[in-house]
Amino acid sequence: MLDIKRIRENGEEVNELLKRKGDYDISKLMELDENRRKLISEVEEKKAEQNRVSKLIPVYKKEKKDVSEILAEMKTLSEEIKKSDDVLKSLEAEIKQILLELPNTPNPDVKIGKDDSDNDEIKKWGEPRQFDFEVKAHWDIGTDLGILDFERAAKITGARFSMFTGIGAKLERAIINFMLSVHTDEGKYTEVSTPFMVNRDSMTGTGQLPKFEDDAFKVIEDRDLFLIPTAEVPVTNLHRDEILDGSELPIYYTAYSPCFRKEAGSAGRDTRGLIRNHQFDKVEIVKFSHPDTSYDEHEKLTADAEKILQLLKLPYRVVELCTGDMTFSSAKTYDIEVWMPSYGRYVEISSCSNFEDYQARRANIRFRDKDTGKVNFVHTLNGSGLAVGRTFAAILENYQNADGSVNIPESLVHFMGGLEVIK
RNA sequence: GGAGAAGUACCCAAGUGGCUGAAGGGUCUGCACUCGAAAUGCAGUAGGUCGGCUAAACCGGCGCGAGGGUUCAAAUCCCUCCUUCUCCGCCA
Repeated sequence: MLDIKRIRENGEEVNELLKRKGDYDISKLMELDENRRKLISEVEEKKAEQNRVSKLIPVYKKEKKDVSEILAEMKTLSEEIKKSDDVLKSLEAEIKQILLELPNTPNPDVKIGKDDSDNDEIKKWGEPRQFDFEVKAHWDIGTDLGILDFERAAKITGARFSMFTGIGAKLERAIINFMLSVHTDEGKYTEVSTPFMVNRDSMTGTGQLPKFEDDAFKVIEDRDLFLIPTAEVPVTNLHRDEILDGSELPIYYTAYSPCFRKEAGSAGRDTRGLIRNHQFDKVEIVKFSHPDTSYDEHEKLTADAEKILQLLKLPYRVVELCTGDMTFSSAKTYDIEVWMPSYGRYVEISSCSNFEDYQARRANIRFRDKDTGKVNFVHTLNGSGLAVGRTFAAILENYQNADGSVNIPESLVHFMGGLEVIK
């Protein structure tokens, strides 16, 4: 959520920044805000009067004075207050609604662009391997090895679901354990295991609601709960409505979770394999940072995600997203893309964002500054560290052999109980 | 699922309609006493948020789990919801 004061004072600037993300307009908002403040002054004056007189009434009563006239006046005043309060409330609801549907402003330094074709590659790591045989796609490799079973997943549930069997299931678990253990090494990130269903407030806190309700699986029946689209939601909301001790910042969390997404609007894209499913596993890394250091933290967080790929020796590149390709809540985003031989290109495997105070305002996550004693919003950041299904796919494809077998990356062998090849 | 009980500030806790921004403890901080500490005494320890163009000061509104309602006036009465606890049932 954007700061209404910032909009009030720097409307032009905010408007211009929002235009970089899409077609947004704040003129209506500014008008409503103006009306709101006018009304507040009026109502509060009346309330002050009411409070003043209310203190006198018991005194007069004790003095046996006749208060019936005052009571009648107060009744009128009370009715006026109630009426104005109702108007104020609906005005504030309207303002809130608009604010919730406005995206974050991009960091002014982020490149202005329309879509992913305008993104800049800022880093490349590793060399895509040259194959002297025809590469297979991961869904063929996995199916042939008997470690992936898409047909049965479709039978059990439906399209865009996957199933890992035997060594495949073990490899998935090994990937998760490997990632968590790297992130929690030396207590760097604190591991949390959260609920996988969250309430409406949590989904609103991180920015999925109200605008993107169609993308989320809702748990129907009598409960207003949603299956999490990412662990970002429960983990960021961990500190919702809290005032953190400034000396504890930055706070680092990592969490494994399954993720559930409707993938509305992506019909026909990535229909095969592990790339785009309704349910996938992910290890997420989340930070709560002091505003002054959030951009340093962003670089470090991205590096932490990259480290996983480096340890797995998977070639990747880092892309800085342009304003038009960034998500709703983000101020700046790096995507990490892993080399996927069957695609012949890099495929997103992690998205690392600095949300500045946008989510913190929505979720009301604050800290007390140890120097000034003042309360202020934290900055929140998160990134995939990494998407497990896509990592699984990347391993199969990059580590495949001519005979259809797959080598286990060195750093995973330990987590596979010493297994070096899947065949 | 059934039956009860409770939610007041950092913690414990008093408070059934009006000078209650909320008794009393504890905690912590400062000061005094002390060579120092303990003990003791004194003082402070709601914060947050919204508005008054901005900031400090100041003024005002809101605030006793959340949201409604009754009333001139609500922590206090009524309703709905949430959470926690106890007992029963069920269950990994």
